[in-house]
Amino acid sequence: MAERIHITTAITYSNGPPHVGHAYEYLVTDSFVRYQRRKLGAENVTFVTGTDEHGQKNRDAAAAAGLKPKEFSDRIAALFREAHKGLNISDHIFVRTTDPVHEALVQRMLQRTYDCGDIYFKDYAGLYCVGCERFYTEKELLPGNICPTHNTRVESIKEGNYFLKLEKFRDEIVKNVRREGFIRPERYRNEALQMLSEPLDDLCISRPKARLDWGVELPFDSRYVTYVWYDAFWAYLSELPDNSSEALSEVLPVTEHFIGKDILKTHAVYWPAMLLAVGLPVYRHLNVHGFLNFGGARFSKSSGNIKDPVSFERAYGPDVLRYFLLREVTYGLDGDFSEERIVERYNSDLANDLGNLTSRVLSMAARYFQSEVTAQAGTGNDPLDGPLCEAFAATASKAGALIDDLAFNRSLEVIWQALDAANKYIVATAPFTIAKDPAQLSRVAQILANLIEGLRVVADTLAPFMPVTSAKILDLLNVDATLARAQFGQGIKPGHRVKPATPLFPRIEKPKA
RNA sequence: GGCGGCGUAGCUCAGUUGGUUAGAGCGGAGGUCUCAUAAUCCUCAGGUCGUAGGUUCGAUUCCUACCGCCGCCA
Repeated sequence: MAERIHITTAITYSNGPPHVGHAYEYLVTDSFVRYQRRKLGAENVTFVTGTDEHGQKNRDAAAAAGLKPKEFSDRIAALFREAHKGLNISDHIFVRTTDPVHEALVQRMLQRTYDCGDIYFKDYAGLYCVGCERFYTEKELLPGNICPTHNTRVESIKEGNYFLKLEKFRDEIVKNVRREGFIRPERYRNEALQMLSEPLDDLCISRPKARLDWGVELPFDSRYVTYVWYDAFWAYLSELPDNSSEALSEVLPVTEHFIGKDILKTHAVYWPAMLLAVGLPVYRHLNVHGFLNFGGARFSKSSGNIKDPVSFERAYGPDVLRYFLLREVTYGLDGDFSEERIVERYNSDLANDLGNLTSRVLSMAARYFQSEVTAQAGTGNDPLDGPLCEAFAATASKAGALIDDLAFNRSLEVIWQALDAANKYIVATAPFTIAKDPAQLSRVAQILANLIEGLRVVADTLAPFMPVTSAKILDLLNVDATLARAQFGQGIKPGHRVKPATPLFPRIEKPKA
């Protein structure tokens, strides 16, 4: 049976348009998805992303916009769909928590948990912050019962609510968190374990409709809707082609969640508890990324440094933002984002290394051989040929293993080492010099065959990171999808014709405003 | 306040299960080639590896304290 994998981004709880921070998560995850599709076959990979549309904040944002909640979330969802398209996010299931299929699964799981006796009712009196949608204890608040996050006065509320038992699942949750590689990178595992070293308060999973009616109704008490978090987690699974419990039992052990570090606790503690409560297995990996800063400062609306990520695609061309974020940011750590750095990366890596290498190789092929490949790659006996061919031959597997380990930046580094080797090889073999001697043309042919075949392998390996660029280079090489995937030396054969060079990444002279 | 992480060349970061001259990329300086997008290629950074102690034959790498930044929790 073929190995399969299920991959998700966090679903977005957003009352505004997507920004670069969202884009980072989408682009990282999508590159991982694209890699897995190539490795396992597209039919063995499912990819879910979407929007989290219930809850008080969404309802309030809708009210502020003068819209009904559903109309408002339709608009937000459309914005995100548009952003996915603009960012070239590959095929995915776009979940909305207001979709009937999703709501049905949430209700099924609530009912099952209730039937198992893991949800109970109790009266609760406490201080509630509307913005946070949660209760606070007095010592958590600032003097005067002010919410530390929103700087507003919390409300004193007394109401009955439903709770999910958590302590019952503690041992099982801890066992999971301890599991090697469950949380990646490892730094976040320690944080999660620390969270688990303290008593777990049972999770309140309901909101009375009297206070908030924008949510999924509890199947066992129509006076309540479920809390947004309980609702949202199931979005990872609800719109899969088959969301039966049997199917979910198969999917969860191969499920990879990609999230930001801010929602570590909910995913490391609550979500596993929810799954265990309904007798489902815990998912396989929690992949946690850091935040993007802007010139050293946090992205924030007030500082006005929020950028529309799609505008970068338009300004710099496809794949550039994606390349930059994956190459420059170490997965799991915070990264710094600035246009100055993008331009630096663009010029040095994309224009000078990748783009220029493609140009010079194709130009020589055109000039000396009318773009025909006339030798078999990998068969040269010059001492310079061996190392180059070995470098190209090893690139794909090395780069791939690093993607499996979420080391996207190092994976790209490996690919660029191959480009580097190619540029050095050209200088060392100097085909442009020996081409002046007709007697040495066959050697020139050999050199170019090696380079063209190497370029093919690099372009193919680059596909998850730079899908558009990869396709462009493969097109210049006149290679179809099947030929593109061949191992080094098995691809382009003598007699093959490539196309004339066109600049892939024209240099940018000045940073754009 | 508790716990954890980080602090390495101008910038972004690797790295060291303790051991000869601490690495890469970018930026900057000089040089080279001419196939190429004034690109490539070669050479050049003398950085107290946050500070102060300790362990050790020997610490950037282990321990302690402290300083700074950050995260989580309270």
